[in-house]
Amino acid sequence: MKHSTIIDIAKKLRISPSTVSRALNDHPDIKKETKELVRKVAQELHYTPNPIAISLQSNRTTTIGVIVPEIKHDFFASAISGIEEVAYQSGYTIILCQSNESVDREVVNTNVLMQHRVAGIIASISQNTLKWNHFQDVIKRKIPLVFFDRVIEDAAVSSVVIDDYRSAFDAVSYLIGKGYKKIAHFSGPSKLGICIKRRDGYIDAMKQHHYPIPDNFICYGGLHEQDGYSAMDALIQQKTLPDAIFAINDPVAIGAFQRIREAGYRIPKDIAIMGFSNNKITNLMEPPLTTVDQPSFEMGRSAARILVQTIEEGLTEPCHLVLNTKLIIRGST
Amino acid sequence: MKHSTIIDIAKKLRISPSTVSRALNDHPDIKKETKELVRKVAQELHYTPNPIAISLQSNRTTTIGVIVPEIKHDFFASAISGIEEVAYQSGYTIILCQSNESVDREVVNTNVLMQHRVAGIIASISQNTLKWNHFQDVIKRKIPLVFFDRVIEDAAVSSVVIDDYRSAFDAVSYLIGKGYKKIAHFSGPSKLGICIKRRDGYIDAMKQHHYPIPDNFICYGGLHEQDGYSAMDALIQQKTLPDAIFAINDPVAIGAFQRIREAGYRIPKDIAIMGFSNNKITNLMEPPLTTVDQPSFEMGRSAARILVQTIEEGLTEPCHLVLNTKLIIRGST
DNA sequence: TCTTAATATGCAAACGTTTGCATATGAAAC
DNA sequence: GTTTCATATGCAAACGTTTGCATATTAAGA
Repeated sequence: MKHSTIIDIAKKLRISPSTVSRALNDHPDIKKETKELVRKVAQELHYTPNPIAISLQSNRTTTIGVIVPEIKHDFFASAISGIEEVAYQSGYTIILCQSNESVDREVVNTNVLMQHRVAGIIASISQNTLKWNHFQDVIKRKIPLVFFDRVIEDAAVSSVVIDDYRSAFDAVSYLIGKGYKKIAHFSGPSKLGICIKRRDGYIDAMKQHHYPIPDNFICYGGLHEQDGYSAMDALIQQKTLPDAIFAINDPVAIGAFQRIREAGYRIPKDIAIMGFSNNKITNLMEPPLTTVDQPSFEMGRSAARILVQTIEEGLTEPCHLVLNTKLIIRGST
Repeated sequence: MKHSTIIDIAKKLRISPSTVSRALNDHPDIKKETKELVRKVAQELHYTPNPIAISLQSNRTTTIGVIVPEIKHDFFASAISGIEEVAYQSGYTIILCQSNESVDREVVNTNVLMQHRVAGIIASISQNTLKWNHFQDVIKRKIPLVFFDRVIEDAAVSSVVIDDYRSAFDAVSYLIGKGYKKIAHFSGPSKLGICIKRRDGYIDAMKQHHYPIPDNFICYGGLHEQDGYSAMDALIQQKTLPDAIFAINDPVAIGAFQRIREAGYRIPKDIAIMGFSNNKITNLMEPPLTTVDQPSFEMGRSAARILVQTIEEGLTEPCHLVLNTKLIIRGST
């Protein structure tokens, strides 16, 4: 069962491949009857165009490259799902890569995608991405690029993000409004843009109310459960207990949550805790976790939409989209 | 910044493209010095081979197609991650599709993947896949295929699964050993293989102990939280309370869990509950959910390994891999 | 010195499309 | 009966590789 080609159709009809090609593409030069004939035979032979040949000839593909730090992460899984959704509807196909939070791998990924002549790339950078020559190569090659969530600020590239600063500011303000005063912040990698912004939001909210922030109340670390766990552990060791914790994301909040539990403190009575992202899981904890809802699926869809538009209509100006977050108040605060 | 080609190198060195091609592929006919020269210039020009041209010429790609029902689902996200891992290491690229549990979309997906001349396909079927002509097309085309988790039993195709029957049997036996007698089972779609097997494991474990299974103790439904919720709701309405529930998977267990809570029953005292898959979330519930650990990441890796092997070494016999599950006993039972 | 063989390279076709240009056909205009 | 134009089709090159075969060069054998 070989794939049949335009040439097979041509032979069968004793016409030339170019006529077949034009007929299938509904070229005005071709007579109606010929078109119908060609279409009929194409059906009979189960002809489907070979996208590879088309790509070679046209030097473009209908493939979108996607790079995320970690596929398993709830947020990214959901965003990818959104990307796939739009890609599917628009006739694109997605090639998925994960950087595993490694810049080196991210570099390989961008190269692979460029080699594959993807029509565009959607990316969320690794937490270790400080240099970004690899993305500059992408830009130089004029391959449409859209960042989402974790973006490179200095690059003139379309992006889909949330307002990390404001979301954090609002979240912390809510805590303050609830009466908490000694609020600690478990941040992530100190160089990662979203972490910097959320931290600044936290700081400014505290400052606005003239609440002091002791040195050890801002803890930098990773983005996983274990990081929250050990940050909390350190605070407990130091015996400087906050009355609330604002964590960079849900996993970190969950790690802290567990350590708090282990130490026998009550949530939220002794220590309140707040996450970020609204991972599915947070609603099922006991008490359920207060968090900030981040529209992951929608971010994926928007990023894909912007990319497709850039590819097809050649948008020249980068487009920046900021989606709304929503404070989800639950039992943990 | 155009990509440079083999011809650019040829021109620069005033030799023929074929020589360049052979030099880069380390063909024995080519003199050592020539090879070195070619490699040097290739470096200078940042040459990378165009995979599209290679594909067209060789009629094969280094792309693996992946079809899953839902990317967001914890289990699949993790499996995809495993697939990506192996693919990356083996120099393959993955095209990701989701069927959204729709057969029609699954058909489109397989067609798209075949058109793209993928080197092989890894799939987990949708819950509505009863006919499978689309996969037969794949087989006819001699495109290597590996199913994982949700497989088509009758197809002579490699697969990576767990022993659903035994896992369920053991799980229910454990419940029985704990003293539970009126155990209900929340199953999934009644035609889905994994559901049938888990159900049969449940039935046989009950039978072994001569425990009756009232009609309404096996509830068929979907695979999501809401399905568990409504199944539990129905039982509560009927006032025929089981003393334990064995759910087809974690989300269903979680749904039931919530309904139980809402009804004011205590877990596990009034009703015990057990899930399946060991989603990350289950460990954080209160009480944490007893479940069956399913090695999702490893299943992805194994599936990818088998596929790559089939592609590269042309395995002819389908290979069936059954990975071990592990009962994770926690507070909910 | 001439043949033979080994070594290194080039030529050209092939993969499946698209597309600019040439051309064949027929009809309308003069 | 030419010329002119529109219509419909075909030819061939191009996209970037790979590869069978031909060929040029050199070395070895007689």
